[in-house]
Amino acid sequence: MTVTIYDVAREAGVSMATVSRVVNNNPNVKPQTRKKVFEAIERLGYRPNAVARGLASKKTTTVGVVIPDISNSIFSEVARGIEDIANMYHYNIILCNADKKKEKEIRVINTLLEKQVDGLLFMGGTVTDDHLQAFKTASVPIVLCGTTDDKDTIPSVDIDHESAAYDAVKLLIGQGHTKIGMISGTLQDPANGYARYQGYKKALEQAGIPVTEERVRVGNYRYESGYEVMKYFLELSDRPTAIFAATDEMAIGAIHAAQDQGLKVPDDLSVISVDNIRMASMVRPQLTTVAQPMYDIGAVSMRLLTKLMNKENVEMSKVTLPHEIIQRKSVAHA
Amino acid sequence: MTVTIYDVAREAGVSMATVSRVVNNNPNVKPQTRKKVFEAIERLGYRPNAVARGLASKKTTTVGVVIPDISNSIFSEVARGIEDIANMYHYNIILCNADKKKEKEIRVINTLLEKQVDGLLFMGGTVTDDHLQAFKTASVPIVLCGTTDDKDTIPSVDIDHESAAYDAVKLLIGQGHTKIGMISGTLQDPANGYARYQGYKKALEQAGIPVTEERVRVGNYRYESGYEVMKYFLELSDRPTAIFAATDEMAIGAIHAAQDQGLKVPDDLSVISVDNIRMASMVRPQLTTVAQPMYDIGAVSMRLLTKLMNKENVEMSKVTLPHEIIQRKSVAHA
DNA sequence: CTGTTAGCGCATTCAT
DNA sequence: ATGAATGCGCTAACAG
Repeated sequence: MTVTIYDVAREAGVSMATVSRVVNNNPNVKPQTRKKVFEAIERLGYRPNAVARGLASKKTTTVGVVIPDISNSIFSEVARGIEDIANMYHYNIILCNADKKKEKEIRVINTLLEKQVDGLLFMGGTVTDDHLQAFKTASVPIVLCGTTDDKDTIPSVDIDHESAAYDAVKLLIGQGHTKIGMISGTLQDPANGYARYQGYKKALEQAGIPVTEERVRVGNYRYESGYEVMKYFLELSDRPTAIFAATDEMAIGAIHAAQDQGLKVPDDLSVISVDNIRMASMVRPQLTTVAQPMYDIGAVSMRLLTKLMNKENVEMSKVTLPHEIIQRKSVAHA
Repeated sequence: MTVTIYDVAREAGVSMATVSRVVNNNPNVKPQTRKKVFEAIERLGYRPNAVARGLASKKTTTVGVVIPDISNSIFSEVARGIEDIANMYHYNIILCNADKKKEKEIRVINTLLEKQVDGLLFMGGTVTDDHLQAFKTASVPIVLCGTTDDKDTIPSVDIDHESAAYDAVKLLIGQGHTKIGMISGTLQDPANGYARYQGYKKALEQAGIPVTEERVRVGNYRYESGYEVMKYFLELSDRPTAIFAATDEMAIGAIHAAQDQGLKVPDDLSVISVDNIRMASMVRPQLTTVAQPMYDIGAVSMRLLTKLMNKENVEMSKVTLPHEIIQRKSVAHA
């Protein structure tokens, strides 16, 4: 039925070892023999069985990546970076969606490990002790992608979320705003949530502006929640003149909520956020935001993983990529 | 180093066959023995090796999916549907990006087959003879997802693109528009390109409206090209009062081009398209569009694939999912 | 219900 | 430069 290395060997009149050699590009094969083998392969339509090869060599040339939400444009941008580099180093990707559920994250980590991936890329939210526990049982390298663990025990690549948020709010303050509302992510999320809130807080405190409870509201990162939270802000007696949103999506939601109430952005309300998803430049007014190098986060983390898998020793196992303010049209003077 | 089924067998005082049975949930094991084995597994931290299992059983419980562009929101929506159902049937996904390059598509199909996937989902643009050729060498089922081959020889799930386009243009005509421009995709692309153009043409012809060359322009599906093409339309002496765009992204680009020239949408210009990506309801005015059930396309095709892999016989191997007009705010009377 | 025995298709020593 | 032999970790008859 299926044609194996044995069949090829017989067809070419050589041993299976020789066939294995030519398939694996081993130089110790006479060119003529190599030719014979290739012809036999062609004739028989032989296709190497990567599973058998994986069992024998203990390498699968595939890496697992766990992704919190494949339909979120941030992650799919990052995934592109991962894919490109993986492809460059001839790795394939087993992509597992984890629905942002911790339990499912742990589960897929384990099935990925069962599949004998050569390495693991983890793009999750929080890295808990349970995660660390699961990682510890792995005999292959792991790198965190767009997140970090508190203790910095696992290699990772990410931006400095607090600093990014700080820069965003700082820009608002520089424009004379003092009544600055924040649409935050959940504070349980260390990266996009808590860290970005910390950056907001730090910028205000440093400018001597009090951080008040009524000016901070938690959303769920999505457009709709940005819209809802903005409606709340609009009803405040002393409403903010500027908004810092933890994500672009929420910022866009906020802009539309304001516009739907007849406000002009940025004239009546300034809005800034963090991410720079593609949509940020596809809305009117175009969104001013702090760009996160999503493609690079994916690419760099995959590159780091290839080094680790290759047992090269890496100097920096925790890399922080730079962010950058993209000034567009959603921020104006107070 | 690695603990195998053998070690567990020894530790539990049973044979490896028994261990295999409990791991595979074979009912023919005395509860007590089962318990002993589980304890041994726990104690040793045994983790089954899916590669070895794959070699022995000739099943890998993974399916390959080739995707033209992972960063395109349409495909990532579809991927979500695929993932959900795959997960439900305990399959993992090897996701391969093909950069919309035919050559690379063929290449990844082959490596996926080498990896012994149990089935293949192909989300590509055109299905050429070379594709068919590659598919033919596969001994596992394949289904096309969001595309079709001309000869209907491969199982597929998709919408009727021509009909969707027809309905969109029909709506414009129903609103009294006669000067209707089209921002098309490349006519080489049978689904999103040619078929949608055919629908446009058919609707116009049926209404007795001539199809003119200057009212049809080709874009590349993206926002920017919609923007550019719209600028062209705006400069026409007898400019269209309505636009049918082959994709939402191009439609949004068109809307912004019009707005940037001071036109009001939909008062001065109506715009409709096909897709219904998330962004369609996140722009102002919200986009009227023909919804393509992206999640379902993914889910149904994966479900179909599971049936095929399971050798159930399926009645309809070519399924056409319904589309639906979503009336929002970008279309008005002529 | 449990154990024995063969492979699955290939990489990899070790000889030659 | 090539071949013979061994085993990777597991499933799947088959036997008992």
